[in-house]
Amino acid sequence: MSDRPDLAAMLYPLVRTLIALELPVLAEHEVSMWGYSVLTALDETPVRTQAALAEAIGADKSRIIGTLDELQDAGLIERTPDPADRRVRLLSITTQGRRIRRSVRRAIHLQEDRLLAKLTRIEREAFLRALRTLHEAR
Amino acid sequence: MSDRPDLAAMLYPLVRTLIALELPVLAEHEVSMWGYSVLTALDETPVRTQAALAEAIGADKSRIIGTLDELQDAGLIERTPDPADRRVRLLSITTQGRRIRRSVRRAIHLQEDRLLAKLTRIEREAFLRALRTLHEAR
DNA sequence: TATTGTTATACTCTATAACTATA
DNA sequence: TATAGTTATAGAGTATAACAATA
Repeated sequence: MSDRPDLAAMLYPLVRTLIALELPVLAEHEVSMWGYSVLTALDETPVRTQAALAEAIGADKSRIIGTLDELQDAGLIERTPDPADRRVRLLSITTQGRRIRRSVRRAIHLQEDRLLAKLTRIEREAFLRALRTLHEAR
Repeated sequence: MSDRPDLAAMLYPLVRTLIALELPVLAEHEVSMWGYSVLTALDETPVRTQAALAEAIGADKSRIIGTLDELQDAGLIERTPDPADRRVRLLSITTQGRRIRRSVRRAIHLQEDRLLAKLTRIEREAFLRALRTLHEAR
């Protein structure tokens, strides 16, 4: 693994660029970054406690409460007490939540594709494959 | 560019993992993240005003002042008024600063290599090449 | 007593705007 | 007046701990 710049030194600015591209998209849809993260997690695996959800998206359980309030007020998720254990709130994404999530996703991918266009098709596929491997291996 | 997870959703946790790996290394060498960033920038292109340096590492000029104070106190950089324009501070890395920077760099690369080991040699080279392209294209 | 969700508090980062010293 | 560096202030984001309801 010959001489190379630090990984983080290349990745960090890249992430900042991506976030800068995505914030306007999120603002248009009136969803926060954490809100989008929650919608994505719920769309992929529906029922969960809030603590498990927080864990899944790398946040503290206390940190996502405001986000959940907003999403619920906007009708994008449902949060109902579990009859079996009334301490627990069962979480699920609504039809509209799913619609919003997919719309944001499409728009974000369009932005990302502008960046990925710097690579050839072959390079791009190799990059994304490696990235997935690293992401899943964590 | 077929169906795939969001780029940021994969990159962001990866960066967090990297930072978590690197913080102990930095702490051992008694250098902050910004401090290391400054040393790296100065080691690669020596003379600069503080504002230009801040710009180069993606920080605000007011934000790096504490960092520069620390580095100077530790003897890792020099900060001397420019005789030609006494508003300006000429910045340079010291021999010891260069030594520390390289030592940190080696240790960080060792940590990073543990992550990159999840990839085959071919994948790793393709990944790093693509990453460089994206980093430089920004 | 332990756990889920919630609220409150303190702490760190960051951005902005004043301030000084030079030009 | 404008610029380089500095300091001060306020705001956002985050982590931690305390709290109420339920088990």
